Amino acid sequence: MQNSKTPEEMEAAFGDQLRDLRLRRNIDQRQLAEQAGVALNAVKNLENGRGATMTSLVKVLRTLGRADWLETLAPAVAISPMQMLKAKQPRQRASKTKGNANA
Amino acid sequence: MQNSKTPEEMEAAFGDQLRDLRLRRNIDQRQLAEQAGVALNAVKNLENGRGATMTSLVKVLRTLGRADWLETLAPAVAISPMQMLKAKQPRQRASKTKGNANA
DNA sequence: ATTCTATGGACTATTTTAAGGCTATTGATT
DNA sequence: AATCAATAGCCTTAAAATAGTCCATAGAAT
Repeated sequence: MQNSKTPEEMEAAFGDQLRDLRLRRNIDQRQLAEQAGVALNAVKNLENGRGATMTSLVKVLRTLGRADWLETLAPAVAISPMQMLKAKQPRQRASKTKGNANA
Repeated sequence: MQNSKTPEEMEAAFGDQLRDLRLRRNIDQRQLAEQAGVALNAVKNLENGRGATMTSLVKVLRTLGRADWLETLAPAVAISPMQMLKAKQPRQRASKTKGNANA
C-alpha cells in the first residue's frame, strides 16, 4: 500500500501547492520569477509540473519564504548527552549486507 | 533577516538529508537509483547538490518512502462548515493591485 | 594492514529544462 | 458584457541534467 500516485501526478500536485503559496502572497508568476531570479517559464514549469530543476525550486521557495521547508525532509534524531557518548557515529556508507536492515 | 544560505548551500544541505534517509534504510546509491528508475549519476547529483530535476527528486523520494513529504509544503487551511458557506472560493489568479496584500 | 566496495569525480552523448518572446485563453474587474 | 491582465502553451536557442562508463579515493570488513 504505497502511494498510488504516479511521479507525474505527484509533481503536478506539488505544483498546485506552490501555486497556492504564491497566491496567498498575491503575487503573479512574473513577479515571483523576477524576485526569484528565474525565468517566467521556470515558474510555469514548477506550478504545472512540467519538469523543473532543483535550482529553480530552491530559488522560488526562498522567495516565497518557505526555504525552511527544505530542512524538514530528514529530521535529525535528538539524543541525550549520555547517549551521545555511547553512540557510534552514523554510517557514512551503506553496509555490505544486501538486505535492507531497517525502515 | 531571511535565510543567509545561498541556493547552492541549500541544495547541498538538502542533499545531505537525502543521503541520511538513504543510509537509514541502508541501501547504496546504486540500489536506490535502480529502484527509483533513475541513473546512478542522478542520485549522486541529488546528494551532492550538483543540480537535479524535480522528476529525479520525486522518484527518489518515492523509493525512500518519503513521498508524503512533498505534500507538506502548503498545508490547506481547515475551515468550519459555517465558514465554508461564507467563504469565497480561493483566488485562481493574482489580483491586479500591485502591492502584496498579506504575508 | 589488507581487501573489498561505496562513493566522488571526470568525460561524452543525449535528453530535458531555462530563458526569452509571442499568441490564445480565461479569470477578474469595471 | 466588455475590457484587462494573469496564465497556459508553443517556439527557438543556450544551458543544464540524465544516462552510461571508467578511474581514484576512502570507509568498512576481514
